[in-house]
Amino acid sequence: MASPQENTAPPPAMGSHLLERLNDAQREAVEAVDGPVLVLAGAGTGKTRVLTVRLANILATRRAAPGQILSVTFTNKAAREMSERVAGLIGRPTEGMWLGTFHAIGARILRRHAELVGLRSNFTIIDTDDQLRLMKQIIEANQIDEKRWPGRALTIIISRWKDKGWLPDQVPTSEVDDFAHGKSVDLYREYQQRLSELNAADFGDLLLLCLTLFLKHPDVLADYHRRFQYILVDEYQDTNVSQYLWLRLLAQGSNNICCVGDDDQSIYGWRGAEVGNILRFETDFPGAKVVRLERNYRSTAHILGAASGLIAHNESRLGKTLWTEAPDDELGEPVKIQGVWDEAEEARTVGESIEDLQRHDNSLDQMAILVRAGYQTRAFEERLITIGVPYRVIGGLRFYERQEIRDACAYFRLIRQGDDDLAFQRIVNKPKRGLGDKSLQTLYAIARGRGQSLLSASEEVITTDELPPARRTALREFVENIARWRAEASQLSPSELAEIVLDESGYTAMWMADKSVQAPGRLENLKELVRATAEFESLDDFMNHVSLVMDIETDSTDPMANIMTLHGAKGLEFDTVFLPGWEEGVFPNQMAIEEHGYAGLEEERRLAYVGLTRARKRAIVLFAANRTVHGQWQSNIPSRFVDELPQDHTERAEASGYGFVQDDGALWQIAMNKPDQGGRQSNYHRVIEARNQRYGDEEVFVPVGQGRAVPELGSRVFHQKFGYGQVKGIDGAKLDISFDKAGQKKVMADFVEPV
DNA sequence: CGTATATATCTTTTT
DNA sequence: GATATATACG
Repeated sequence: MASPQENTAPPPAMGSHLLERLNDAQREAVEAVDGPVLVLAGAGTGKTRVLTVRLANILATRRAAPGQILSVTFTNKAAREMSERVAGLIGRPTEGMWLGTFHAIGARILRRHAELVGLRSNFTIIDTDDQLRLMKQIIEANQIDEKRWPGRALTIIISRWKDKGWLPDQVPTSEVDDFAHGKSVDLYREYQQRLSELNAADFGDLLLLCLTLFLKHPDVLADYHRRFQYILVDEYQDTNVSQYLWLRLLAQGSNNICCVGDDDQSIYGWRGAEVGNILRFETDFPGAKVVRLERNYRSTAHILGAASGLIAHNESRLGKTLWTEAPDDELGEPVKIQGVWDEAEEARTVGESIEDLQRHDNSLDQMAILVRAGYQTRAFEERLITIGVPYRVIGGLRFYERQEIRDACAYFRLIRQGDDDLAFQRIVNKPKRGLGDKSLQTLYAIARGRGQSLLSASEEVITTDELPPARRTALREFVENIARWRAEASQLSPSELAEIVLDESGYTAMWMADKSVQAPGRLENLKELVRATAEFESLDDFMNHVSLVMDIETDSTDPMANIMTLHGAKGLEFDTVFLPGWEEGVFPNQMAIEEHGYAGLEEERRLAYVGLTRARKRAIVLFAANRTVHGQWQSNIPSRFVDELPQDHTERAEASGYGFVQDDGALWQIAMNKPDQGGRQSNYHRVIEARNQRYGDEEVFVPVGQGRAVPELGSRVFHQKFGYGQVKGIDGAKLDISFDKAGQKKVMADFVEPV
C-alpha cells in the first residue's frame, strides 16, 4: 500500500505537457487541484478530457498515489473509458485507484465492513427480479391484496426513499404514501429485515448502508478520509440525495472534491436525481471554485444552434452559452426534419440514409439511432436486418439481466450461501423437477414455521413424510446436488465448477431440449458465462463482478450502426445522429408529463438536447403520423420540440402522406392516415383537439387510428377459437357472445372480428 | 404436476 | 406483440 506523499517536489515537466492542448478554462479546471471545484461543462466542451487530464496531472505530479484517489462515474462504460484514457496519458495502468460507479465503489466499501451494518462480506446484490419477488412475499405475508397494491409499485416507492437517503425510521410522515393504507413504511422495514436475513443488499442499499456505516462508525469514515486525498465525480447533475450525502461525507476529509456536470443534461430525475445538487454546490462546499466550459469542440454551428434554441425553452437552468469557433461559411448541415407515415417508413428512411452515407465513405460506427424508449428499436432492427446493415443495440439487456444468466447465478448463489432463499425459489424447479406450486407452498410453510431457510428446511423434509414420495425424491436429489457441488467447489476452478453445475443440474439440457428460437442464443450466453468465470479466482469474485460491472461485450471490430436510447447515449458522440419518434406522447413522453408535469416536460426537453448534442456533423429528426403502440394503431402530431428548433438551423424535408398544417405561416406537409377507415373515436378527437390547439382551425385532413371498432349488439362476429357467433351483450370492451358451436362465452372485443 | 388457453398489463428512461 | 398470471384440463 502506498504511503501518503509528503511534499515530494513535483517534477514540473511531468505534468506540464499534459496541459498543453487545453484551452484556458480547461486548464483552469485542471490546475485548480486543491479545494472544492465545480466544473460546469456544456455538451462537447471537453469534459472527459478535463477529468482525465486532471487525474493524470495529480498522478504525474505525485500529489497522490493512485490508491489515494476516488473517481466516481455513473456507468461502467464511463469508468472504463476514464481508466483507459488516464492510463494512456500517464503511460501505465491505473492500478490501485478507486475508480468505478457509485454502486460498485459502495459495494466495495460495504464488503470491507459488512458486519457493521448487519451483513456478511459475501452478501448478495439482488437484482430487480429478486427485489420484486421478495416484496410480493412480504405483501402477501401481511395479508395485503397484491392486486390492489402491486409489489412493483412498492419497490419503486422504497427505491425513491433510498435515493433520498432514508432508512425506514427516517421516512418523514409527510412523505408516506397511502400504499396499503399507510403500511408502506412497515413493509419497508420488513423488507430491510428480510434482506439482512438473506445476507443481501439491493442497489439502493449499496449507498444507503454506506451512509449508515459512515455515520455510525466515525473511525471507519476517518479511515476513508485519510485514504481519499482527491475525489472526482462525473455527471454530478445526475446524483441523487444519497449519493450526494455519500460524497459530502467522504469529502469532509481532504476537501479536495471536483465535480463535473451540466444542468442541461440532467435526465435522471425519475430515478431520484436532484439537479439541486449541482445548483447548490457553492453553498454545500464553501469556497468552491466554479469553472465554466462553454466552448464546444464537437458539433457544427447549425447543430449547436438548434440544440441551444431548443434548450432555451427551459426555464429552470443555470444558463450557459455554448459557442464554437467555426466561421460563418462552415455552419455545417442544418438539422434535417422529416415527417413520415409510420414507423415502418421511419425505419426505411433511416435505413436509406445510412446506406447513402455509407456510400459516401462514412463509417457505420459513426452513425447512431437514438430512441426515447426501448420498444422503438424494434422497427429499426428489422429494417437494418432486411437491408443487411450490421448494427448493435447498446444498453439493451445487460448480460446479467438475461434470464439464463440469472438462473445460472442463482445456482452459484445457493452453493455459496445456502440461506439464499431467493436463489432457491428461482431454481428449485428449473429445470422442471416436478416440484410445483403445491409442494413448494408446503415447503415454504414448513420453513417459515421453523424459522429456517428453504434449503435447510428441505434437508430435513427429505427425511420425513411431509411431502409425497415422488416429490421427496426430487427434492432430495436437488438438495444432495447442491451439497455435493458445495463440497467440490473448493477443489475446482470457477469455470470447472460452473460447467459441472450447469451440466449436472440439467439446466443446459433444458435449453437444448427447448425448440424456441431464443434457445440457441441462451446456450451461447451460458457458454459465455462459463468462459467469463475463468477470469476470476473464485466464484465469489465473479459473482461480485457480474451483477454490478459486467456487460455484454460487442468485441466485434467490424463497423456497426448503433441503436440505443437517449439515456444510453449520454456521454457518447457520433458524426451522424438519427432522432426518430419526435411525436407528442412519444417524445415528450406522455407519462413523463402526466407524472411530473412541467418539470417532467423540461426533463424531456433536456433529453432532446442531449440527443442533438451527440451529433458532430449531422442530425436528422423524424416523426411519424402513425405508430403502433401495444399492437394498436395510434395517430400522433409532431412533437412540440420540432417546433422549438429554430428555423434558421433546420431544414424541413418533404413529407409523404396527406394533410397540410399551418406552421408559422409556412405550409408544409405532414403524413396523415386515411380518414375513411372507420376507427377509434377517442383517438380521433384527441389528435384533432391537440392539432387545433396548436395550429388553429386550418382545414386539414384528419388522422384516424385504425383501432378495431367494438362490434354492435346483435352483429355477427368471428373468433379464432370459438368460430362464428352473435353478440348478445356489451360491457365496455367485454362482449357476451353466443357462439354457433361453442355456446355462450364472455370474450374481449379485441379477440373477435366483425363478419 | 404440467400444459394449453385466456386474460391482463405493459414500455419511459437504469446503477 | 410479448410476457406474466389465472384458469381448465389431461
